[in-house]
Amino acid sequence: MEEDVKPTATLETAEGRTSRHPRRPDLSRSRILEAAVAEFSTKGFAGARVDEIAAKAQIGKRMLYQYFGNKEQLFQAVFEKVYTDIWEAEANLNLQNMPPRDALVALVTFVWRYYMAHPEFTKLLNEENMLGARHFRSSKVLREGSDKSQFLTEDILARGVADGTFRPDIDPVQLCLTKNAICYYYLMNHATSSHVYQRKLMTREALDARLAFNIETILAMVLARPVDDAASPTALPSHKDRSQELPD
Amino acid sequence: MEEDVKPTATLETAEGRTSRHPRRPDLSRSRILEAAVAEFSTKGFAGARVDEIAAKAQIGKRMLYQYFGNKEQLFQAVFEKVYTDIWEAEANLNLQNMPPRDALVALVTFVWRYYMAHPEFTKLLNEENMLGARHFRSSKVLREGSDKSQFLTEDILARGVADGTFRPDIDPVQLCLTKNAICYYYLMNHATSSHVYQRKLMTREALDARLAFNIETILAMVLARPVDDAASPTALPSHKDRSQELPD
DNA sequence: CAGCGTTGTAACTATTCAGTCACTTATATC
DNA sequence: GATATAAGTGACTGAATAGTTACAACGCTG
Repeated sequence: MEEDVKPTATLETAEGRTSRHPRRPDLSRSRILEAAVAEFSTKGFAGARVDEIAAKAQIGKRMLYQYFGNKEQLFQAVFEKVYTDIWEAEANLNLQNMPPRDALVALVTFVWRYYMAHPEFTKLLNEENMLGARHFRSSKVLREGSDKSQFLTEDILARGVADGTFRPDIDPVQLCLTKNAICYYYLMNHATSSHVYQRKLMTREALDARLAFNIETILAMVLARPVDDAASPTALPSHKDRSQELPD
Repeated sequence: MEEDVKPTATLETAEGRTSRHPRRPDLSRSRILEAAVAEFSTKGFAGARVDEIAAKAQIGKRMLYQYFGNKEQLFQAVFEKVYTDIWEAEANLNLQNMPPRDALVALVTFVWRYYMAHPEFTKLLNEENMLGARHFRSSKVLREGSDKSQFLTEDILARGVADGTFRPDIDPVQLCLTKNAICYYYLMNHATSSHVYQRKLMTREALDARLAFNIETILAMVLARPVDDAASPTALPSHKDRSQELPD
């Protein structure tokens, strides 16, 4: 990336014809994408600047439009990339061979570490939701490919129920959402939370403690317990109809 | 807010000199704030348009700048408002007189319902974190006033431990974060989640089911259990140093 | 009612930004 | 090597948009 590629080349060509424009279509494309991931994830869709992306990618804006059409489609490509990336990583986990409890712990640990290592994923997921998931909806790749974690979780739960480790009445989707939630919220909102709770939340120790707490939380929810009606839904307080409908 | 305040008043005054400008500084100010909450929460800081806010507030842009200085300070005022609002609501809960378990359930229920009824709060909290909490930091009101939920939770936990209902080793801050997380994530990210899990997440039934699940999750974590080492941290798989430091 | 600070309006400015154009250069194929 | 096509560039454009200015009207205080 740092060879002396002269911008418009041959201006000062001492020798005859300089190889002014080393054509690297694929490289250019991936550089644009990489720059766009950084820009969109730090500044959001509206805050992101196309010129910034082009500059970071060290290409002309023109090529960006050639490859991706416009800002909207570029965002879609970016979102597709980060989502398929995490799906791929997830697919390589191989939890089928582990005992259900270990598998569940490994899954939570994976999500935690992935979100930590890839803040751009959570930021972009967030942004996409602010935009009403319109890119998700219009993306063939995302609509057809699908998150395996629901099925991974289903499988783990089923095995755990079969061998008596887990409660039989856990909804895998709810569990997935909770698992993601407790990792995501902490990492996304640590800036305000660290002020509110007046505690450093991003030190090594704090991060380790959070992972441990998250694992405990998930396990506490699914582990079979001696007849304990403690958490039965019937114990809910009146939740009357204050809920308002939001479009789904 | 909804009395018949004529926007620019007496426009249709049949008689000579119209009383063009009914002065209502306080009303104007609150109308601007209200409009700004809506605009910032739906479009984010970068996506929000000052002219839109002025239009929604039925006011000239001039007054907006007079009252709030600039877009940045307006956002700060907005964020201060929604945050102090939820603190106030929280303070009125009166959980001190309830048995610890009921109090905890009531607290989770409150957060869930508040987030449901005030999507602008979660959206703005989110935006503020994307902006690195810079408005939080520079806000005297927010730095001095503080979230009671940590102390509420501390009190509830202490009482529960005392009467044997709860485990003695729960960190109230972690519990608060988890409580907020499981409510927040579901409501913020339902747009993509409903596609990923191919399930309607915002129907009355789904919302009720989620609240029930969230209550169960929190209770499962804190309720005292017969000697069960199930969730002990020692059971963690090696979590080696793959974690990378992020600034706090 | 005179004077004055505050509340308001409308038009304006300077900038920023997504997207385009005219044109050049490299590379693949014949 | 000729030719076509793809890769690339810098300057440009038109539309938004944050923030300002000149000016008018209100209504309070003396």
